[in-house]
Amino acid sequence: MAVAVAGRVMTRRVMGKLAFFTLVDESGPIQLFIEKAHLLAALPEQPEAFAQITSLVDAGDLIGVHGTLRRTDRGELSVKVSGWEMLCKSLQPLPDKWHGLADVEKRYRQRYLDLIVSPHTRETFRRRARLVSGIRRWLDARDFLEIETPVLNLEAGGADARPFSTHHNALDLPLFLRIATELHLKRLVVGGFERVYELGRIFRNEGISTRHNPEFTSVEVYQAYADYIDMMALTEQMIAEVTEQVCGSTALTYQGVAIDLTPPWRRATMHELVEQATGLDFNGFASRDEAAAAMVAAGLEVPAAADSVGRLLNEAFEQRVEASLIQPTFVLDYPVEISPLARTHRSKPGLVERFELFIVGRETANAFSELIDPVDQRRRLEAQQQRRLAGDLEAQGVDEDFLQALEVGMPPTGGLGIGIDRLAMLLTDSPSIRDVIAFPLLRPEAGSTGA
RNA sequence: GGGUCGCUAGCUCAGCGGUAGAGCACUCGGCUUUUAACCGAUUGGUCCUGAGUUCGAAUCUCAGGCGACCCA
Repeated sequence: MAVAVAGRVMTRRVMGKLAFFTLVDESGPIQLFIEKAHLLAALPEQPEAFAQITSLVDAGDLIGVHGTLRRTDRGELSVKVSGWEMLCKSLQPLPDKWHGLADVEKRYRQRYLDLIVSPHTRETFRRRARLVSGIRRWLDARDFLEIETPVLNLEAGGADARPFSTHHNALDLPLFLRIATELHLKRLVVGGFERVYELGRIFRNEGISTRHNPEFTSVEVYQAYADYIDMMALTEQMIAEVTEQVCGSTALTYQGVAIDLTPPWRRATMHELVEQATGLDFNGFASRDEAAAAMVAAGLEVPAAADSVGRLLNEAFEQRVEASLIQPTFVLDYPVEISPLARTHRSKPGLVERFELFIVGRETANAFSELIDPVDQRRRLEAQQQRRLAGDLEAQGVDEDFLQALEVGMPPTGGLGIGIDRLAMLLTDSPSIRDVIAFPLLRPEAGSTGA
Protein backbone atom coordinates (compact mmCIF):
# COMPACT_ATOMS: atom_id res chain seq x y z
CA MET A 1 0.00 0.00 0.00
CA ALA A 2 1.39 3.39 -1.02
CA VAL A 3 1.62 5.91 1.81
CA ALA A 4 3.07 9.35 2.45
CA VAL A 5 3.90 10.49 5.97
CA ALA A 6 5.52 13.53 7.54
CA GLY A 7 6.89 14.10 11.00
CA ARG A 8 9.89 14.60 13.23
CA VAL A 9 12.79 12.14 13.19
CA MET A 10 13.24 10.91 16.76
CA THR A 11 15.84 8.14 16.38
CA ARG A 12 18.16 6.97 13.61
CA ARG A 13 19.84 3.61 13.27
CA VAL A 14 22.08 3.35 10.22
CA MET A 15 23.91 0.14 9.34
CA GLY A 16 25.75 0.32 6.06
CA LYS A 17 23.22 -0.07 3.26
CA LEU A 18 20.14 -0.24 5.51
CA ALA A 19 18.71 2.26 7.96
CA PHE A 20 15.79 2.54 10.40
CA PHE A 21 14.39 5.91 11.50
CA THR A 22 11.54 6.56 13.88
CA LEU A 23 9.22 9.27 12.58
CA VAL A 24 6.71 10.87 14.96
CA ASP A 25 3.69 13.03 14.34
CA GLU A 26 0.90 14.00 16.74
CA SER A 27 -0.80 10.65 16.23
CA GLY A 28 2.30 8.70 17.26
CA PRO A 29 5.45 7.04 15.90
CA ILE A 30 6.06 4.91 12.86
CA GLN A 31 9.29 3.28 11.72
CA LEU A 32 10.93 4.10 8.39
CA PHE A 33 12.66 1.21 6.62
CA ILE A 34 15.29 2.71 4.34
CA GLU A 35 17.09 0.30 2.02
CA LYS A 36 19.85 1.59 -0.26
CA ALA A 37 19.10 -0.79 -3.14
CA HIS A 38 15.37 -0.03 -3.03
CA LEU A 39 15.90 3.72 -2.89
CA LEU A 40 18.31 3.52 -5.82
CA ALA A 41 15.79 1.53 -7.87
CA ALA A 42 12.99 4.01 -7.03
CA LEU A 43 15.11 7.09 -7.71
CA PRO A 44 17.63 6.15 -10.43
CA GLU A 45 18.18 9.85 -11.20
CA GLN A 46 19.26 10.46 -7.56
CA PRO A 47 22.03 7.92 -6.87
CA GLU A 48 23.00 9.79 -3.69
CA ALA A 49 19.52 9.63 -2.11
CA PHE A 50 20.46 6.99 0.48
CA ALA A 51 23.74 8.66 1.40
CA GLN A 52 21.89 11.96 1.80
CA ILE A 53 19.06 10.71 4.02
CA THR A 54 21.49 8.89 6.27
CA SER A 55 24.06 11.70 6.49
CA LEU A 56 22.02 14.92 6.26
CA VAL A 57 19.07 13.95 8.45
CA ASP A 58 19.57 14.21 12.21
CA ALA A 59 17.27 13.44 15.08
CA GLY A 60 14.93 16.43 15.42
CA ASP A 61 14.57 17.17 11.70
CA LEU A 62 11.13 17.28 10.11
CA ILE A 63 10.96 15.19 6.94
CA GLY A 64 8.35 13.83 4.58
CA VAL A 65 8.63 10.39 2.99
CA HIS A 66 6.59 8.23 0.66
CA GLY A 67 6.75 4.52 0.12
CA THR A 68 4.89 1.34 0.93
CA LEU A 69 3.71 -0.21 4.19
CA ARG A 70 5.41 -3.42 5.23
CA ARG A 71 6.41 -5.29 8.32
CA THR A 72 10.03 -5.91 9.22
CA ASP A 73 11.33 -9.32 10.17
CA ARG A 74 10.72 -8.34 13.79
CA GLY A 75 7.09 -7.54 12.95
CA GLU A 76 7.17 -3.78 13.31
CA LEU A 77 4.94 -1.85 10.94
CA SER A 78 7.20 0.35 8.79
CA VAL A 79 7.20 2.56 5.73
CA LYS A 80 9.62 1.21 3.13
CA VAL A 81 10.93 4.50 1.80
CA SER A 82 10.89 5.23 -1.93
CA GLY A 83 11.55 8.96 -1.66
CA TRP A 84 12.09 11.67 0.94
CA GLU A 85 12.12 15.42 1.41
CA MET A 86 13.56 17.69 4.11
CA LEU A 87 10.67 19.79 5.46
CA CYS A 88 12.55 21.65 8.19
CA LYS A 89 16.08 21.25 9.49
CA SER A 90 16.42 21.37 13.27
CA LEU A 91 19.39 23.47 14.36
CA GLN A 92 19.13 22.52 18.04
CA PRO A 93 19.79 19.02 19.34
CA LEU A 94 16.92 17.14 20.97
CA PRO A 95 17.19 16.29 24.67
CA ASP A 96 18.95 13.05 25.58
CA LYS A 97 16.89 10.25 24.11
CA TRP A 98 17.30 7.98 27.10
CA HIS A 99 17.02 10.37 30.04
CA GLY A 100 14.69 12.83 28.29
CA LEU A 101 14.36 16.27 29.82
CA ALA A 102 15.43 15.50 33.37
CA ASP A 103 16.04 19.16 34.18
CA VAL A 104 12.72 20.23 35.72
CA GLU A 105 13.38 23.88 35.09
CA LYS A 106 14.15 23.31 31.42
CA ARG A 107 10.89 21.42 31.07
CA TYR A 108 9.05 24.61 32.00
CA ARG A 109 11.30 27.09 30.22
CA GLN A 110 11.41 25.12 26.96
CA ARG A 111 8.02 23.46 27.04
CA TYR A 112 8.23 22.70 23.31
CA LEU A 113 11.10 20.32 24.03
CA ASP A 114 9.18 18.75 26.89
CA LEU A 115 6.21 18.20 24.59
CA ILE A 116 8.40 16.63 21.89
CA VAL A 117 10.05 14.10 24.19
CA SER A 118 7.47 13.51 26.96
CA PRO A 119 4.28 11.68 26.00
CA HIS A 120 3.01 12.22 29.54
CA THR A 121 3.26 16.01 29.14
CA ARG A 122 1.31 15.87 25.89
CA GLU A 123 -1.39 13.81 27.61
CA THR A 124 -1.53 16.28 30.51
CA PHE A 125 -2.38 19.20 28.24
CA ARG A 126 -4.85 17.14 26.23
CA ARG A 127 -6.64 16.29 29.47
CA ARG A 128 -6.58 19.88 30.62
CA ALA A 129 -8.17 20.95 27.32
CA ARG A 130 -10.86 18.27 27.68
CA LEU A 131 -11.48 19.36 31.28
CA VAL A 132 -12.01 22.99 30.29
CA SER A 133 -14.21 22.21 27.31
CA GLY A 134 -16.06 19.59 29.36
CA ILE A 135 -16.95 22.11 32.06
CA ARG A 136 -18.15 24.62 29.46
CA ARG A 137 -20.24 21.95 27.75
CA TRP A 138 -21.73 20.83 31.07
CA LEU A 139 -22.73 24.36 32.04
CA ASP A 140 -23.92 25.36 28.55
CA ALA A 141 -26.14 22.26 28.45
CA ARG A 142 -27.86 23.55 31.61
CA ASP A 143 -28.52 27.01 30.18
CA PHE A 144 -25.66 28.76 31.94
CA LEU A 145 -24.42 31.72 29.90
CA GLU A 146 -20.73 32.50 29.75
CA ILE A 147 -20.17 36.25 29.87
CA GLU A 148 -16.72 37.78 29.85
CA THR A 149 -16.09 40.40 32.54
CA PRO A 150 -13.28 42.96 32.77
CA VAL A 151 -9.74 42.00 33.61
CA LEU A 152 -8.82 45.66 34.25
CA ASN A 153 -10.54 47.07 37.30
CA LEU A 154 -10.52 50.21 39.41
CA GLU A 155 -10.89 48.03 42.50
CA ALA A 156 -9.76 44.39 42.66
CA GLY A 157 -12.46 42.69 44.73
CA GLY A 158 -14.18 39.36 45.21
CA ALA A 159 -11.34 37.63 47.04
CA ASP A 160 -8.70 38.16 49.70
CA ALA A 161 -5.54 38.62 47.66
CA ARG A 162 -3.02 41.21 46.56
CA PRO A 163 -3.58 42.39 42.99
CA PHE A 164 -1.20 43.33 40.20
CA SER A 165 -1.17 47.06 39.40
CA THR A 166 -1.14 48.55 35.95
CA HIS A 167 -1.94 51.87 34.34
CA HIS A 168 -4.07 53.17 31.47
CA ASN A 169 -2.16 55.90 29.65
CA ALA A 170 -4.91 57.79 27.80
CA LEU A 171 -7.08 58.08 30.91
CA ASP A 172 -4.03 58.38 33.18
CA LEU A 173 -5.77 55.84 35.36
CA PRO A 174 -4.26 53.39 37.83
CA LEU A 175 -5.87 49.97 37.38
CA PHE A 176 -5.70 46.51 38.94
CA LEU A 177 -5.86 43.11 37.26
CA ARG A 178 -8.80 41.09 38.53
CA ILE A 179 -8.29 38.68 41.43
CA ALA A 180 -11.75 37.13 40.94
CA THR A 181 -14.71 37.42 38.58
CA GLU A 182 -17.27 37.42 41.39
CA LEU A 183 -18.40 41.02 41.65
CA HIS A 184 -19.05 41.50 37.95
CA LEU A 185 -20.86 38.20 37.54
CA LYS A 186 -23.14 39.20 40.41
CA ARG A 187 -23.90 42.49 38.64
CA LEU A 188 -25.06 40.33 35.71
CA VAL A 189 -27.40 38.44 38.04
CA VAL A 190 -28.78 41.79 39.21
CA GLY A 191 -29.30 42.57 35.52
CA GLY A 192 -31.52 39.53 35.08
CA PHE A 193 -29.22 36.78 33.82
CA GLU A 194 -30.23 33.96 36.14
CA ARG A 195 -27.44 31.50 35.24
CA VAL A 196 -24.03 32.96 34.38
CA TYR A 197 -20.46 31.81 34.52
CA GLU A 198 -17.00 32.77 33.39
CA LEU A 199 -14.08 30.43 32.94
CA GLY A 200 -10.94 32.47 32.64
CA ARG A 201 -7.66 33.77 33.91
CA ILE A 202 -7.30 35.63 37.17
CA PHE A 203 -4.19 37.17 38.69
CA ARG A 204 -2.91 37.24 42.25
CA ASN A 205 0.31 38.94 43.24
CA GLU A 206 1.47 36.21 45.60
CA GLY A 207 4.33 33.79 46.05
CA ILE A 208 4.97 30.91 43.71
CA SER A 209 4.78 27.31 44.92
CA THR A 210 3.77 23.88 43.70
CA ARG A 211 0.17 24.98 44.33
CA HIS A 212 0.33 28.67 43.32
CA ASN A 213 1.00 30.40 40.01
CA PRO A 214 0.46 34.20 39.83
CA GLU A 215 -1.96 33.77 36.94
CA PHE A 216 -4.33 30.87 37.06
CA THR A 217 -7.72 29.79 35.79
CA SER A 218 -10.97 29.69 37.68
CA VAL A 219 -14.56 29.07 36.77
CA GLU A 220 -17.16 30.99 38.73
CA VAL A 221 -20.80 29.99 38.44
CA TYR A 222 -23.88 31.91 39.68
CA GLN A 223 -27.40 30.57 39.78
CA ALA A 224 -30.31 32.77 40.84
CA TYR A 225 -32.91 31.36 43.23
CA ALA A 226 -30.41 28.78 44.44
CA ASP A 227 -28.32 28.48 47.61
CA TYR A 228 -25.10 26.80 48.71
CA ILE A 229 -26.82 23.44 49.11
CA ASP A 230 -27.77 23.60 45.44
CA MET A 231 -24.23 24.60 44.55
CA MET A 232 -22.90 21.57 46.42
CA ALA A 233 -25.01 19.28 44.25
CA LEU A 234 -23.92 21.16 41.14
CA THR A 235 -20.23 20.95 42.10
CA GLU A 236 -20.41 17.24 42.84
CA GLN A 237 -22.26 16.34 39.65
CA MET A 238 -20.25 18.57 37.34
CA ILE A 239 -16.84 17.48 38.60
CA ALA A 240 -17.82 13.80 38.68
CA GLU A 241 -19.27 13.84 35.16
CA VAL A 242 -16.42 15.82 33.61
CA THR A 243 -13.86 13.64 35.40
CA GLU A 244 -15.58 10.59 33.94
CA GLN A 245 -15.29 12.14 30.47
CA VAL A 246 -11.64 13.12 30.89
CA CYS A 247 -10.30 10.09 32.77
CA GLY A 248 -12.87 7.43 31.93
CA SER A 249 -13.67 6.92 35.60
CA THR A 250 -14.33 8.75 38.84
CA ALA A 251 -11.84 6.50 40.63
CA LEU A 252 -8.42 8.12 40.32
CA THR A 253 -4.93 7.70 41.63
CA TYR A 254 -3.15 10.86 42.72
CA GLN A 255 0.54 10.51 43.61
CA GLY A 256 -0.03 6.92 44.63
CA VAL A 257 -3.18 7.57 46.65
CA ALA A 258 -6.57 6.29 45.51
CA ILE A 259 -9.12 9.12 45.19
CA ASP A 260 -12.79 8.35 44.64
CA LEU A 261 -14.83 11.19 43.14
CA THR A 262 -17.98 9.09 42.88
CA PRO A 263 -20.87 11.10 44.46
CA PRO A 264 -22.08 11.68 47.07
CA TRP A 265 -19.10 13.29 48.78
CA ARG A 266 -18.53 13.64 52.49
CA ARG A 267 -20.08 16.73 54.09
CA ALA A 268 -19.03 18.06 57.49
CA THR A 269 -19.06 21.42 59.19
CA MET A 270 -15.85 23.23 60.00
CA HIS A 271 -16.76 23.07 63.71
CA GLU A 272 -17.18 19.29 63.59
CA LEU A 273 -13.93 18.71 61.76
CA VAL A 274 -11.94 20.94 64.10
CA GLU A 275 -13.48 19.32 67.16
CA GLN A 276 -12.65 15.83 65.83
CA ALA A 277 -9.07 16.83 65.13
CA THR A 278 -8.31 18.92 68.24
CA GLY A 279 -11.00 18.17 70.80
CA LEU A 280 -11.83 21.89 70.88
CA ASP A 281 -15.50 22.91 70.62
CA PHE A 282 -15.42 26.40 69.14
CA ASN A 283 -19.15 26.79 69.78
CA GLY A 284 -18.28 26.95 73.46
CA PHE A 285 -15.86 29.89 73.38
CA ALA A 286 -17.29 33.20 74.52
CA SER A 287 -14.27 35.29 73.67
CA ARG A 288 -11.18 35.40 71.48
CA ASP A 289 -8.94 35.11 74.56
CA GLU A 290 -10.75 31.99 75.75
CA ALA A 291 -10.37 30.34 72.35
CA ALA A 292 -6.72 31.38 72.09
CA ALA A 293 -5.91 29.90 75.50
CA ALA A 294 -7.56 26.61 74.60
CA MET A 295 -5.65 26.49 71.32
CA VAL A 296 -2.32 27.09 73.05
CA ALA A 297 -3.17 24.34 75.53
CA ALA A 298 -3.85 22.03 72.58
CA GLY A 299 -0.50 22.85 71.03
CA LEU A 300 -1.80 25.08 68.22
CA GLU A 301 -0.25 28.32 67.12
CA VAL A 302 -2.17 31.53 67.67
CA PRO A 303 -1.24 34.30 65.21
CA ALA A 304 -1.84 37.85 66.42
CA ALA A 305 -3.65 38.69 63.18
CA ALA A 306 -6.37 36.16 64.08
CA ASP A 307 -8.35 38.64 66.16
CA SER A 308 -11.65 36.81 66.63
CA VAL A 309 -13.03 33.41 67.58
CA GLY A 310 -13.99 32.85 63.93
CA ARG A 311 -10.51 33.56 62.63
CA LEU A 312 -9.02 31.29 65.30
CA LEU A 313 -11.40 28.52 64.26
CA ASN A 314 -10.13 28.92 60.72
CA GLU A 315 -6.54 28.81 62.01
CA ALA A 316 -7.22 25.58 63.87
CA PHE A 317 -8.82 24.19 60.71
CA GLU A 318 -5.85 25.10 58.55
CA GLN A 319 -3.33 23.77 61.07
CA ARG A 320 -4.98 20.47 61.94
CA VAL A 321 -7.66 19.52 59.42
CA GLU A 322 -6.98 20.78 55.91
CA ALA A 323 -4.10 18.46 54.99
CA SER A 324 -6.04 15.41 56.19
CA LEU A 325 -8.97 15.89 53.81
CA ILE A 326 -7.79 13.52 51.10
CA GLN A 327 -11.09 12.20 49.73
CA PRO A 328 -13.46 14.87 48.39
CA THR A 329 -14.99 16.68 51.35
CA PHE A 330 -17.36 19.61 51.54
CA VAL A 331 -16.48 21.73 54.56
CA LEU A 332 -19.55 23.71 55.59
CA ASP A 333 -20.49 26.84 57.50
CA TYR A 334 -17.59 29.26 57.78
CA PRO A 335 -17.11 32.16 60.23
CA VAL A 336 -18.56 35.41 58.95
CA GLU A 337 -15.28 37.26 59.62
CA ILE A 338 -13.45 35.45 56.82
CA SER A 339 -16.39 35.41 54.41
CA PRO A 340 -17.33 39.02 53.59
CA LEU A 341 -19.37 38.17 50.50
CA ALA A 342 -21.41 35.24 51.88
CA ARG A 343 -24.91 35.33 53.25
CA THR A 344 -25.36 34.89 57.00
CA HIS A 345 -26.43 31.38 57.96
CA ARG A 346 -30.16 30.81 58.17
CA SER A 347 -29.89 29.19 61.61
CA LYS A 348 -26.34 29.47 62.98
CA PRO A 349 -25.36 32.88 64.41
CA GLY A 350 -21.87 34.10 63.53
CA LEU A 351 -21.58 31.80 60.54
CA VAL A 352 -22.31 32.07 56.84
CA GLU A 353 -23.73 29.66 54.30
CA ARG A 354 -20.48 28.72 52.68
CA PHE A 355 -18.59 25.59 51.74
CA GLU A 356 -15.14 24.81 50.48
CA LEU A 357 -14.34 21.58 48.69
CA PHE A 358 -11.11 19.87 49.69
CA ILE A 359 -9.45 17.08 47.69
CA VAL A 360 -5.99 15.67 48.47
CA GLY A 361 -5.67 18.29 51.20
CA ARG A 362 -6.12 21.16 48.78
CA GLU A 363 -8.85 23.75 48.50
CA THR A 364 -10.39 23.04 45.13
CA ALA A 365 -13.70 24.94 45.23
CA ASN A 366 -15.37 27.67 47.27
CA ALA A 367 -19.06 28.52 47.26
CA PHE A 368 -21.75 30.32 49.18
CA SER A 369 -25.27 31.51 49.33
CA GLU A 370 -24.45 34.99 48.11
CA LEU A 371 -24.91 37.99 50.35
CA ILE A 372 -27.55 40.12 48.65
CA ASP A 373 -28.38 42.58 51.49
CA PRO A 374 -26.69 45.85 50.42
CA VAL A 375 -26.64 47.24 53.97
CA ASP A 376 -24.98 44.15 55.42
CA GLN A 377 -22.62 44.00 52.45
CA ARG A 378 -21.52 47.60 52.98
CA ARG A 379 -20.85 46.90 56.66
CA ARG A 380 -18.77 43.82 55.80
CA LEU A 381 -16.72 45.59 53.14
CA GLU A 382 -16.12 48.55 55.45
CA ALA A 383 -14.78 46.11 58.04
CA GLN A 384 -12.49 44.74 55.34
CA GLN A 385 -11.37 48.26 54.52
CA GLN A 386 -10.48 48.78 58.17
CA ARG A 387 -8.27 45.69 58.09
CA ARG A 388 -6.63 46.93 54.94
CA LEU A 389 -5.89 50.29 56.55
CA ALA A 390 -4.46 48.39 59.52
CA GLY A 391 -1.98 46.71 57.18
CA ASP A 392 -3.68 43.57 55.87
CA LEU A 393 -2.58 43.67 52.24
CA GLU A 394 -5.05 40.98 51.24
CA ALA A 395 -8.16 42.65 52.68
CA GLN A 396 -10.79 43.90 50.27
CA GLY A 397 -11.83 47.49 49.60
CA VAL A 398 -15.30 49.01 49.30
CA ASP A 399 -16.57 48.72 45.73
CA GLU A 400 -19.23 51.45 45.58
CA ASP A 401 -20.44 50.47 42.12
CA PHE A 402 -21.02 46.90 43.27
CA LEU A 403 -22.91 48.10 46.36
CA GLN A 404 -25.06 50.30 44.15
CA ALA A 405 -25.92 47.26 42.04
CA LEU A 406 -27.00 45.35 45.16
CA GLU A 407 -29.20 48.28 46.12
CA VAL A 408 -31.13 47.76 42.86
CA GLY A 409 -31.96 44.29 44.17
CA MET A 410 -30.39 40.89 43.53
CA PRO A 411 -32.28 37.61 43.70
CA PRO A 412 -31.14 35.04 46.26
CA THR A 413 -28.25 33.34 44.46
CA GLY A 414 -25.86 30.48 44.86
CA GLY A 415 -22.28 31.14 43.73
CA LEU A 416 -19.35 28.81 43.15
CA GLY A 417 -15.71 29.11 42.21
CA ILE A 418 -13.49 26.21 41.16
CA GLY A 419 -9.73 26.29 40.70
CA ILE A 420 -9.25 24.73 37.28
CA ASP A 421 -5.49 24.27 37.69
CA ARG A 422 -5.80 22.28 40.90
CA LEU A 423 -8.51 20.14 39.35
CA ALA A 424 -6.26 19.61 36.33
CA MET A 425 -3.46 18.53 38.68
CA LEU A 426 -5.77 15.94 40.22
CA LEU A 427 -6.98 14.62 36.86
CA THR A 428 -3.46 14.36 35.41
CA ASP A 429 -1.69 13.10 38.56
CA SER A 430 0.59 16.15 38.45
CA PRO A 431 2.51 17.06 41.63
CA SER A 432 3.00 20.74 40.73
CA ILE A 433 0.68 23.40 39.32
CA ARG A 434 3.50 24.15 36.89
CA ASP A 435 2.92 20.76 35.31
CA VAL A 436 -0.57 21.77 34.18
CA ILE A 437 0.27 25.31 33.01
CA ALA A 438 1.97 25.27 29.62
CA PHE A 439 4.14 28.30 30.36
CA PRO A 440 4.34 28.91 34.12
CA LEU A 441 5.89 32.10 35.45
CA LEU A 442 9.59 31.64 36.21
CA ARG A 443 12.28 33.97 37.33
CA PRO A 444 14.11 35.20 34.21
CA GLU A 445 17.31 33.37 33.49
CA ALA A 446 20.45 35.38 34.19
CA GLY A 447 21.39 37.39 31.10
CA SER A 448 18.11 36.58 29.36
CA THR A 449 16.08 39.30 27.65
CA GLY A 450 13.22 37.17 26.32
CA ALA A 451 9.79 36.45 27.70
C1' G B 1 11.19 34.43 55.35
C1' G B 2 13.33 29.39 57.56
C1' G B 3 15.30 24.39 56.59
C1' U B 4 17.25 20.35 53.45
C1' C B 5 19.51 18.95 48.98
C1' G B 6 21.85 20.12 44.40
C1' C B 7 25.22 22.96 40.68
C1' U B 8 31.68 18.81 37.22
C1' A B 9 31.93 17.81 29.04
C1' G B 10 26.13 19.41 24.75
C1' C B 11 22.98 15.58 28.09
C1' U B 12 22.86 12.05 32.47
C1' C B 13 26.22 11.42 36.26
C1' A B 14 30.88 9.47 39.02
C1' G B 15 35.05 11.49 41.45
C1' C B 16 35.07 14.06 47.92
C1' G B 17 42.79 16.78 49.68
C1' G B 18 47.50 14.56 45.17
C1' U B 19 47.69 14.48 36.64
C1' A B 20 39.69 16.04 35.16
C1' G B 21 36.54 10.74 34.45
C1' A B 22 32.43 7.27 32.31
C1' G B 23 28.07 6.44 29.26
C1' C B 24 25.27 8.88 25.67
C1' A B 25 25.41 12.91 21.97
C1' C B 26 28.64 15.34 18.15
C1' U B 27 32.62 14.24 14.14
C1' C B 28 35.15 10.25 11.23
C1' G B 29 35.49 4.90 9.62
C1' G B 30 32.86 -0.05 9.32
C1' C B 31 28.25 -2.69 9.04
C1' U B 32 21.26 -5.16 4.86
C1' U B 33 16.47 -6.46 9.98
C1' U B 34 17.51 -2.40 13.84
C1' U B 35 14.41 -0.39 17.74
C1' A B 36 18.87 2.88 24.30
C1' A B 37 21.46 -0.85 17.31
C1' C B 38 26.53 -2.47 17.42
C1' C B 39 32.19 -2.17 16.68
C1' G B 40 36.53 1.17 16.33
C1' A B 41 38.69 6.15 16.54
C1' U B 42 38.78 11.41 17.39
C1' U B 43 36.93 15.62 19.83
C1' G B 44 35.04 17.99 23.94
C1' G B 45 36.07 21.42 30.81
C1' U B 46 35.31 29.09 33.99
C1' C B 47 34.45 21.51 38.20
C1' C B 48 28.30 28.04 39.54
C1' U B 49 31.08 32.83 41.44
C1' G B 50 34.39 35.10 45.02
C1' A B 51 37.43 34.90 49.31
C1' G B 52 39.97 31.73 52.75
C1' U B 53 42.68 27.13 54.82
C1' U B 54 46.70 24.10 52.60
C1' C B 55 53.01 22.51 49.72
C1' G B 56 48.62 21.36 46.83
C1' A B 57 41.23 22.52 46.51
C1' A B 58 36.27 19.98 41.91
C1' U B 59 36.97 17.98 46.99
C1' C B 60 37.57 21.45 53.34
C1' U B 61 35.65 26.58 55.44
C1' C B 62 32.98 31.26 54.76
C1' A B 63 30.07 34.56 51.74
C1' G B 64 27.18 35.07 47.40
C1' G B 65 24.22 33.31 42.88
C1' C B 66 20.77 29.93 40.72
C1' G B 67 17.47 25.76 41.14
C1' A B 68 14.44 21.73 43.44
C1' C B 69 11.73 20.09 47.60
C1' C B 70 9.65 20.87 52.54
C1' C B 71 7.80 24.44 56.11
C1' A B 72 5.60 29.49 57.13
